[in-house]
Amino acid sequence: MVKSSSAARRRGVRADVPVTKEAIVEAAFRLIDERGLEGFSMRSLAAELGVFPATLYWHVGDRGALLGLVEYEWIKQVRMPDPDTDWRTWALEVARGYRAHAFRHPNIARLATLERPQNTGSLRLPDALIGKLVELGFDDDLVDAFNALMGAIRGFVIVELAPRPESIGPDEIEAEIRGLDATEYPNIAANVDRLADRALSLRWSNPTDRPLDDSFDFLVNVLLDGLEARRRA
Amino acid sequence: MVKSSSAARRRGVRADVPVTKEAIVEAAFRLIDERGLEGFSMRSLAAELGVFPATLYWHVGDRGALLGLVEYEWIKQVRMPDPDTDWRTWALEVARGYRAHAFRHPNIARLATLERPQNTGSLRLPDALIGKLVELGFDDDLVDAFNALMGAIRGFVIVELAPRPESIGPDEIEAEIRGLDATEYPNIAANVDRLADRALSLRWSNPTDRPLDDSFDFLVNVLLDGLEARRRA
DNA sequence: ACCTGAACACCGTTCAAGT
DNA sequence: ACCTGAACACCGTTCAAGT
Repeated sequence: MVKSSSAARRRGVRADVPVTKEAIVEAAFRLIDERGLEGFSMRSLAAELGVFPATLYWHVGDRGALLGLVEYEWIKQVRMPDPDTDWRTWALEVARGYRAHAFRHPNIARLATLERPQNTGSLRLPDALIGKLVELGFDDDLVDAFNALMGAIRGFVIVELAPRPESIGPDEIEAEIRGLDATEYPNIAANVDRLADRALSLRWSNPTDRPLDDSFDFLVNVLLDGLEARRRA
Repeated sequence: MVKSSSAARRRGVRADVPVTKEAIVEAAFRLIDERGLEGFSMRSLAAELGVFPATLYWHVGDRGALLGLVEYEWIKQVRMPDPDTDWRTWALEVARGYRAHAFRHPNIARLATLERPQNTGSLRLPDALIGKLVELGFDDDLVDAFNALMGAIRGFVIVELAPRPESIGPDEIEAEIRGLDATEYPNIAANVDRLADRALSLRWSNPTDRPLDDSFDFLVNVLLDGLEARRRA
């Protein structure tokens, strides 16, 4: 609130650095990326840009619209593999590429999966995948094949990226998991060494610190096997 | 703010209906279920119970802790199938049961998948599933099989339940999807009748109004086939 | 066209004070 | 032990008014 701060301009005077829609989206992207969606607010973003909150509303609309734009920015950055490679490696690369990009910006990826995209510009990946599935011979069950693949891949990634609860420390979670009652949870207890901090629901580290690469590849390969088998039949 | 309201009690006077931890969790569950997480606040919950906000903090801790309890309540309600049925039908029933319960309380299910559970009491399903996978013969790749199944099922459901953006109406989305540029999205355009309002990313209805039952069954069956095949090999 | 400044109606959380 | 009442530090959003 100091008069000399860049946020204190006179009425109607324009910002030294022009506040464009693009600049706002970029700054919002960076803020959410660094601090998470909880650490993001319209007011903090405005302060960051040296501008009053109302200015944001003029440029991008309300909070929901802005989050939609951030989401869109993220989806556009997902890399598509060479379309001329064979189906199997293409599909595996798409899946891995999607997940890799989610790990680059976990907070934004979570946001983007949770609400449906508000714009149809993010349909490059779906379109390409549908094309490949049609080539493979799917027709009546095209929707199911597409949904299974898309839902499993996007879903796995978002479940994998679910953050730890803030209220409890990792050590406490570890202690709880390692000390689980063997009569109540016999199978977990019997395989604790294999599962600890690796199996979903039994992790205590940050998801980005302990990526489940092998499990993801396992899932995708099982799905691709299954889809091919169903076409041969 | 009327004096005669049940919310206006004198200092230190107890509520006519005692405010227990259980009552708070139950009321929170109902509020989120009906109005969604966005329509829920500590203050509105307190008002609903005829009590001051600070009372909630005394009984259940902060907002995060309360959401954890609501989550836990939901997970406990997931029905487990008869453990003595054969592996294949057991697994299918678990998956369907999980999803069915998510559809009963979509707002809570979304909440429960987004953050990791804060309590280890919700491990009945994981434990049972691990037991079945061990029976099937998984050992070194037990984690991967478990994660693939769990991640795909929970993930599919949460992606399926992603709500429409509030800012845009269903009609507008439908129009946009049906009018997609055929040169930019040739494969979607060519199969629009099969995909419209059924394929992920191409829906405009509410998720609960257009459940993707077939796609979910397709996914689960492909996964179960794949797991069994990997064990025979 | 673009931005300010203030206002409105909310939040979550804490804490001394009451019974 | 349980709850009030008020306070603190925030929110998102709107809108008349300025340049």
